[in-house]
Amino acid sequence: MKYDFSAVEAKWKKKWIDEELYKVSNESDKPKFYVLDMFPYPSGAGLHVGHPLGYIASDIFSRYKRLSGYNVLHPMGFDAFGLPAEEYAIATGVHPAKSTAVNIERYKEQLANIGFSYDWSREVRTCDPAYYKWTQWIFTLLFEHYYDLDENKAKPISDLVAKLEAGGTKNVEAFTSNEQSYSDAEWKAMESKEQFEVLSHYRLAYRKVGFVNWCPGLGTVLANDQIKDGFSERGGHPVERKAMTQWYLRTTAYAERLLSGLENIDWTSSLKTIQRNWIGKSKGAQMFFEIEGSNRSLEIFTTRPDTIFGATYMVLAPEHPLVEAITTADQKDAISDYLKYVNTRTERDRMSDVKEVTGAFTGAYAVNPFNNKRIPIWIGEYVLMDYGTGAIMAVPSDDDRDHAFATKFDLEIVEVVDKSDFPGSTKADKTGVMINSDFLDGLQVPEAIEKMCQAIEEKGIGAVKINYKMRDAGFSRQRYWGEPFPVVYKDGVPSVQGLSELPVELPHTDDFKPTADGQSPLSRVEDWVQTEDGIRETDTMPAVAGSSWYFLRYMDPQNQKAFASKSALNYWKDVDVYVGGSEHAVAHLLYSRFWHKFLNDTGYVPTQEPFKKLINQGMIQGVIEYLPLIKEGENNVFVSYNQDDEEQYSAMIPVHIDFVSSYGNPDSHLSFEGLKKFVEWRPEYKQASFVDASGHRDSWNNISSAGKPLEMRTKSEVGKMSKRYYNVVNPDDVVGKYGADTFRLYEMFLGPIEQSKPWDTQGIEGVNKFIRRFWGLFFQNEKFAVSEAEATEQELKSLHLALKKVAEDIEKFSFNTAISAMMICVNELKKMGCNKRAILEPLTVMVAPFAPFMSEELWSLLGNAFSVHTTSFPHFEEKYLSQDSFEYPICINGKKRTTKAYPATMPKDEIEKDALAIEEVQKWIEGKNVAKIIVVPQRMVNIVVK
RNA sequence: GCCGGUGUGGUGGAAUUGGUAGACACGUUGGAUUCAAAAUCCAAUGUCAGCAAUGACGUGGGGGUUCGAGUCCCCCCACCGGUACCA
Repeated sequence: MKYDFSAVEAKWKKKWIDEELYKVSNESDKPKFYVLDMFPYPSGAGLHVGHPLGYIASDIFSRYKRLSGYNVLHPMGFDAFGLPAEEYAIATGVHPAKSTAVNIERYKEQLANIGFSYDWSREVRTCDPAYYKWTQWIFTLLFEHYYDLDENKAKPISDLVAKLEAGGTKNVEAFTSNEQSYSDAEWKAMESKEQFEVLSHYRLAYRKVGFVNWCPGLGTVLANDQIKDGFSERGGHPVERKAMTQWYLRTTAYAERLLSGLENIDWTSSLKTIQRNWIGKSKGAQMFFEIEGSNRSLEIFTTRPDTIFGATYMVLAPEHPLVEAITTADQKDAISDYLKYVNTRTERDRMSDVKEVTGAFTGAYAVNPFNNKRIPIWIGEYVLMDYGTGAIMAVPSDDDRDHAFATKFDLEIVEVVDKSDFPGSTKADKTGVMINSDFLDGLQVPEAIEKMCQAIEEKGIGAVKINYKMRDAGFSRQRYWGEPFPVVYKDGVPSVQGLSELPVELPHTDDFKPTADGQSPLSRVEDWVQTEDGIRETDTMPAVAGSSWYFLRYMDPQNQKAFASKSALNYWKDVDVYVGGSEHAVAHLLYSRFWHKFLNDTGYVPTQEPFKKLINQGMIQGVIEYLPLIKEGENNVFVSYNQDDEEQYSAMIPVHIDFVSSYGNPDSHLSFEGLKKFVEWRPEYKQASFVDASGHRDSWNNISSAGKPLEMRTKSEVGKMSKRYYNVVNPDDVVGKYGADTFRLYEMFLGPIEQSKPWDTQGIEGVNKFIRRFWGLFFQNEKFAVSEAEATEQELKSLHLALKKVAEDIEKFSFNTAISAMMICVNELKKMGCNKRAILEPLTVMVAPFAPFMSEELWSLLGNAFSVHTTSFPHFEEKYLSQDSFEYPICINGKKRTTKAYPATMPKDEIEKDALAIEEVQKWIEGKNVAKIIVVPQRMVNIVVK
């Protein structure tokens, strides 16, 4: 009997829902296990075949864990706030709430078709007021806390106020951007507004003016990772720098803990490296240089204090506050010209030509504290205001950028490190021997750094300091479709709203266009903005807000009194396995860790890290097919693709992959039929001419009326699967053609889960055949026929070999090899003609995580109670695997020449003796000395001859 | 530039972590079944030489360690990803 997948899938899909098969309880005697997928943004394009890759892997894993006796939490939800829905709204007038809801329904339908075991009763949507109530609440919590350096954790701001009242800033060891100190009396004498300003320097959520990535095209501020080469990732609009007052989260307070926490979690080393680089810890010296003829001093940060005797000039960032004060009269014009130039430069310009060296001399001099030499002070774009102190001592002999600058402006270069003992080392390497450096001469660089740091501290001109690249996270967006801030301003002073006033619901409006001055569209909703207590904040939170804690809400999604109950949090604790793409390596994964550590500090979550183990699935890419176009004045001429002619093409027009024959292959082309579809799809090309592969040229009118067979070659490229390339493959289509189980198996069989690869269906027949063969084991002459006879040793060995391998491989997330083991087993059983229950029943459970529909059907045909997914994964037993003999490869000098079977228990020396006697071996060792014989039990025999 | 990763048949990919390279699939070729096709089944399939037995070569390239290297070490090349004036 043929496996009728559509009937079987429809039947069980319904039954699973009716019986709430995948519903998970927070109360269980079983140990907990939490398997999480990165929740998707529900885009209008729907799911393509790339999205489910990770979901299938985590689903197999969850099902396996369930069968292995765990209470498994495996939820799904939607990251539903964000820019695309808002842009869509601006373009079409459809409200984001509406389009988002429609998209989510579509996603859920597509997901259901693939047979995932999500507990949908726990679904979360970040745009749901019942959800973002708690996003807002956590924000208020951040606002009400500061970071205490004595206890190394977040503490209530009221504690800080008490300390200030008791002893002023002397009393306070806190992470802060506050540079002033106050006595308790001074503190008490301040106006409340002034006090508020002071506290802002401590709060973990605070407002400050900052340069932000402003995108006029989208009317919003963008995060660094939403920008590519100076243009917005969405829409490709230019991005510039703009000063705005915004909300920030003081993530820098947690820099060290975010760094050290990486050591205790099971993530890939590449991902940890990305986060480490992002945090960017560097150790160095912070030191002060006196400025000649001024009572102000210049503060710099350097990781190479040892090279101070080679510091022949200083550079300030153009925005540095000292620039105006120290510029001399003669240099005023030069400096103001340069500043004008800098102001015309957008972020994009700065990024695109980093090779170009620019700068100007202030006319001022600093003094080297160790030899009292005068050091000219310059300003230059290459020094950034927001890293370190915005000022450097430049050592052209030992830094490439300084060297380029010195060369261009003809500044002095003094060699201070002799690298002759370290050939091939670069300027950046901390190697060499100090020269021309007074008391450091003759020291190796690392020793010199050490000694100089001491000297700096002894002299009282600076201190050893740790610097981080990481900045506080900008937390405001000037757009509509996001969480409103629970903030009201009175006389310009913000205060947060209490839990009883939450959620602050996003008001309805149909006018979500950006405003000209950059304010959020919410500012137009006047009766919402005005409240009895003051004016509301009209910015909204960024998408990372809702995604920073969603995994906690799954634990207790309906709770109205807390984001999750204590008992739920203590039971589920953290995510055991998190599966998702590496595109979230920084933003989402870093902010989640930050929120989690904060919630741990404040006693709301029991763990330090949210995600114990992380699996990065690769991307399934698309194949993009292009047809070359040559413009002849107004006329369009399409030509058959030829790599050698590439330079002559005016444009490459993406062609819908459905029209292309053998797409993704070197011989991809449009046949006459394909070309017909192409022209019907893009009627503007009806007037075009076509030159086919043989060089024959004709107009479309002639070609179509003659119905001539022709071949237009297309260019295949691997790239994103995207609407814009007309190469999106919908999982529904694949599921419709082959069934969900085949689709699941196929995506897993494609290769290692973490690898990226283009989608192609070449191999899908193979796994489909496996499904049909598996099914076929249970049938004879079109009838379900399973024997109750006892299994043979051979059959048991085959089964248990597979059980062992499949269990091991699932634990390793190596699903392609698990499937191969299942295939081998089924092929063997088929050969043996095995249809015994004793074998097929455990086999059915084994494939259940991979092929949930077919296994459920077979399970019920076997006469078992619902459901196969609630039974136990069969244990393999070693006793069935034992071998009484092993086929040894016999090698001469490491090359296999023959093989021979020996009993597994045969001692080494007997094998040696016997192996030498083999005729085939004799042939090779004849006339030579046998120097050595190596026998590795159950592995191989190697005979060394000379 | 720096950091991370990858490189194995015509293709996707295996390889017990130093021990029979190419499992499992796809594709291709030949055969069986069929009126025919689909489906199914059987066989062959790394390259070169040879009718064959067989032999040589073979995991991006070059060197090394080892009885033995896809796996470890050194140098180089190519591709992919991240990041970038970070002092």
